[in-house]
Amino acid sequence: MSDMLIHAFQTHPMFNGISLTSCQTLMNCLGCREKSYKKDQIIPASENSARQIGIVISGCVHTIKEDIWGRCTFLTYTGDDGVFGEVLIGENLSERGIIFRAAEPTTVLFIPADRILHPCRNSCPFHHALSRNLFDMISRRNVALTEKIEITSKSSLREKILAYLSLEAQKAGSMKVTVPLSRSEMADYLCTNRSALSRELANMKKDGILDYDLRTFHLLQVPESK
Amino acid sequence: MSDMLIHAFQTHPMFNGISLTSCQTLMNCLGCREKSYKKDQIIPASENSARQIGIVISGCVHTIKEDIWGRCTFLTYTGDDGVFGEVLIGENLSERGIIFRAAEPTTVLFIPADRILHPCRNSCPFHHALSRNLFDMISRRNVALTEKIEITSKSSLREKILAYLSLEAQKAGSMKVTVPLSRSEMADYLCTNRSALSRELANMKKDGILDYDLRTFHLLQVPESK
DNA sequence: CTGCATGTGTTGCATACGCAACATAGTTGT
DNA sequence: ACAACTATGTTGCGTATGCAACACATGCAG
Repeated sequence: MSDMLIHAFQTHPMFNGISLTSCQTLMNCLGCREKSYKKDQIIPASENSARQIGIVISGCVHTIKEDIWGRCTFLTYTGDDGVFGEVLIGENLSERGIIFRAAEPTTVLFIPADRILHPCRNSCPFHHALSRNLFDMISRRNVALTEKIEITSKSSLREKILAYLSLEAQKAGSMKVTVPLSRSEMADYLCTNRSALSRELANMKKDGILDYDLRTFHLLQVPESK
Repeated sequence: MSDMLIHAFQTHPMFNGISLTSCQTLMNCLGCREKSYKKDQIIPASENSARQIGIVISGCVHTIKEDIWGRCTFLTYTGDDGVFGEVLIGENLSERGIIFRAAEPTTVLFIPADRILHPCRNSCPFHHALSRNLFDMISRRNVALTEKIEITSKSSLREKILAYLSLEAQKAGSMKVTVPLSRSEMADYLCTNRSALSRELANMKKDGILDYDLRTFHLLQVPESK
């Protein structure tokens, strides 16, 4: 077993609570396969026609959506310690135009989906941990998606900014937060553009709603209701 | 056991593949509780401090988000045959300002989350079905949320409309689709307003991109790239 | 029939915001 | 020290679109 794989076992959230000593057994029991891809190579949605969950051991996988006219849009990226394909398990939807592509040289560990959800007849102790971890990851993504929708569905840019900063402040438990995004990334996240974001932030500072410097924001007062 | 509950067992996706004869055993084994709420009553996120999954037996539950200034926004609704609270399983986030409220007289069946994920020591046969069903429901919601983000993050209204109709067409497997939303609902979904939507649809018809009558749309040609 | 409610289409106006272009500061490499 | 690059802020312009107001059709109740 490669060093990279061992490292993944120790750090990847999918293997949370599973001891390193079980990992060889686990690999065999689940029928995992490790596979490497070159940059820009397409990762087939389901190799061997069995549904797989892909665990990114190293590198980065982009999830891309192709519409009925063949036009592609970038959906998300999955760095190492990430998982892809997990929500598609219950769906007969490899035909829905979802494409996975290695954004850089990437190694993936595939686990057959049904082996995670079905307990095996040896009832290996890690089965339960695996399915629990899978639930956790999907749930977390679910929360993240809901947050993003909550934010971007505000009608004005100012409301979007406030929703975003309010959420970050709630997470931080403080009215003063340092956000993990650069201005351009924040603009992308809020579905606006960088200059408009800068402009509106300046307006809000002028209006006394908040103060900021680079990535650090300080929420000052309740904004008047929309 | 109430008639309503029996009906839920027979129709709710959470009990897919579980025979009606198991349901009394299931209720006991899982420690389910049935509870009713009046209109506008708040449903505590976790009764008894144990995390619960709420299954809407009848009525409707609204999920509401409260920001740090106490301003509330409507997130989603969960009608009967729905589930709420499931995204919170992996998170210690009852403190994140998510509120559940009965939108009308509502009956809810609570199932402790850990009893679904952990196999019980009797290893009742339905445990596996339950966790599989829960997984499916969460995944489906995840896909729905991703779709919504994919659509609403387009920069122009025309692109949003095309993304939405493209997705519906993909689902229907046809360039001709009848959408399940009224104009106002569609406008809400696309994060725009009804008149702007009507206007842009008229423009697109004029440009020969599509044809439509009320809820039926016909995609005619590849729109030029943005 | 009349009146009211609902769903949809149309249009004029004002403006928030996308976009492009430029300015400034910090960082890195040579 | 200089160039090159990146991150952020600023500003002017044009327009897409939010909003409000009105028109029209359908259906339902009395």
